[in-house]
Amino acid sequence: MSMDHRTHTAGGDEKEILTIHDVARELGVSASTVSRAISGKGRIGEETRQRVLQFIQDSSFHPNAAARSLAQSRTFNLAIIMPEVRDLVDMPFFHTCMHGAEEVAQSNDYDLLVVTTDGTNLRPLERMVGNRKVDGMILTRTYAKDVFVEYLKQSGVPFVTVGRCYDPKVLQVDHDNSGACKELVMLLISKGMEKVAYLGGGMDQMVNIDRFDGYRQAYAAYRMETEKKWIRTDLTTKSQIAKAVDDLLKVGVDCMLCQDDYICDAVVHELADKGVSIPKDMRVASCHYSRLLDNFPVTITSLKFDIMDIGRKAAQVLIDQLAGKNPSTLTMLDYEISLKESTK
Amino acid sequence: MSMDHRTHTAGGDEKEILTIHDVARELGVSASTVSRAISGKGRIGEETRQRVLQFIQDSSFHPNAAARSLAQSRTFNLAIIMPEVRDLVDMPFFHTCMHGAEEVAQSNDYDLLVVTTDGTNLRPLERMVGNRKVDGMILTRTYAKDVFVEYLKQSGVPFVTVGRCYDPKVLQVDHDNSGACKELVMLLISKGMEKVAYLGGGMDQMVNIDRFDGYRQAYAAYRMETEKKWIRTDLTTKSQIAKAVDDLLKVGVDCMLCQDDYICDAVVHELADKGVSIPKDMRVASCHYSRLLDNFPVTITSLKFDIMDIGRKAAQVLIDQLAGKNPSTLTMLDYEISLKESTK
DNA sequence: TTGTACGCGTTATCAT
DNA sequence: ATGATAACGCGTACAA
Repeated sequence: MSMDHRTHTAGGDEKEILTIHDVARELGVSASTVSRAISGKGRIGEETRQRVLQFIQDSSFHPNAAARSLAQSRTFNLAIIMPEVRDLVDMPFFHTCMHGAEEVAQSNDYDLLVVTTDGTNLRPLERMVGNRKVDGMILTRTYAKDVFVEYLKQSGVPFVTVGRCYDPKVLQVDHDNSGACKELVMLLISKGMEKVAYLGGGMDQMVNIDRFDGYRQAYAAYRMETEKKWIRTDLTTKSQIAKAVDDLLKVGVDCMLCQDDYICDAVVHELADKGVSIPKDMRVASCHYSRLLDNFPVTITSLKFDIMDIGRKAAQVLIDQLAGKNPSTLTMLDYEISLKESTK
Repeated sequence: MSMDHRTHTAGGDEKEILTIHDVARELGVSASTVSRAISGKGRIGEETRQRVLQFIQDSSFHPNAAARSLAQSRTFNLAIIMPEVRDLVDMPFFHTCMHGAEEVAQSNDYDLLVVTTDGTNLRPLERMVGNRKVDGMILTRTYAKDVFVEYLKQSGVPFVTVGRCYDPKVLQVDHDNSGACKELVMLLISKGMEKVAYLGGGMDQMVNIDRFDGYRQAYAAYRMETEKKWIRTDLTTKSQIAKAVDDLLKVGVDCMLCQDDYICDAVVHELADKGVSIPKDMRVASCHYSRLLDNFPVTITSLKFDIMDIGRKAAQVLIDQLAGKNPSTLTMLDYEISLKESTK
């Protein structure tokens, strides 16, 4: 063997770094043969193919990702775009989603890059796209008016959104938030809770728009009317939620439907503070289950979505797209209604 | 302009992709001049330098990461190795850490790859290292006997551990877990809680070893003895913890010190189930704060660590290392003792 | 100060 | 079926 092999930086007994040329020379074949054996592309004799593969197995050869990337104009990297961590509360969703995506990425020989952004700053994305560091992107949250979607569309990078998106051409993976909420509310109504209050916030996000839509659809299905005073879609802070709960108690409703686990958490705490017993004095349900809801003395009725799975599906759809298959543009995932004490 | 520019895959009005040659031709200079202007390396006239930079600003030119990577043998990628998500409970630590790392990475023009592994499988790492997809790695959890550390050492890839490590040559960033626990326990003892029970598990992890060590040191500092029956370091499941709590109630201790928020959560619930009032009938403290602890009727005394910061520091140390600066091999971060009702 | 020419390690195209 | 050779786009000695 030649002695001019580069070794890795730090001290240690690391193995030398081989190239396909090294392998080729060692085997008395040409570099292109080695390349073919590895990629499986192009004609190659079964015998030599096995010989090369065997040698590679035993040796410390790994193809150089950068070189491969340069030659093929592919990076084998995907990026996942995460919202900035305002509060730890809604981290679970995005992180679970991320792990799902990573799992599928790995098993398809892709690596996953994380990018965090607030809702407005495009810089990090522009850099990635510009430098061509990734083959495709996963957007984990969508807005009614979404600058990221707009940017990604015009940039030409393949991408998929977790969450619905108005443009039917965009690859989308989502739970049936609207359908799930509709079914939940219809169930509540059918159990005698005719006045279901809706506590929400952030109606700029698609997921919230869908959930609220489901709520209204449920009433429409029963040919019943919702009342304005039951509906609060402007809640962001804990104190706002607390105040809304107080207001609704005076208004007199049968059940408080919370847009997500965060709101539900605040609602349950406020009710406890007021000495209002669940479900005796007030019913409660959440449009999104998380572990937060397990910490109450009373179990909470909620919608359950398989979050890991949505991450997996998103990555899979994207990878299919990159592979030239034409995945269906909208992948709708199932939900589960978990009926508990809080709506007894 | 020539017409043979490649454009991105999908349909859209994306800008054409330029190379330094395009830029060079456009400006009537050579490619190397452009390269120099960008990198800042090598002599170049201030005037032409500005001219090139200006043009690049206005144009849609971005250097091709793969080509740069191939030429320089650098990827400008870091990887962060996350434990597999067994349960959502200890996700917050690693994810917050990840965001901290990502923040620093971004601001240094690095991108961050995520890799999830169970404690044993080296494959994903081997692929990354082999393919040279990253310049360095962040290991977010350390074990007393750590196969990952061993592998990374012998592989020669620069890396930093979040959590302590026995090898003094390894770059490490950690909170002073031992010191923090020691101070906390000394405080508890000084407040009259002479019999502090220790509830822990997973003594294979460094962080837990350190915490337990702090506990013992506190007693040593007071020249007092701990009793075997106060100490439970074999707890993993909820039911084991519940049983340990029951046992300890019979033994009669003054305070239950929980190794982490997960254990603390289980302990508080078990005490509530048993009708044991905190702090009247039993005191409780946790060696690690998380939002979990906010969900109890009683506020919990705990140690607080700035987790985002440990992620930032880890990335910074690694980047410094890659830049050839010699960062101190052990970076110790501060802690905070949060005294609450549970140890009144 | 600037340009030329070659190398980085792989894939793809053409011969053989 | 296999081998030589030219890209891929950037960095960098070396020459001018």
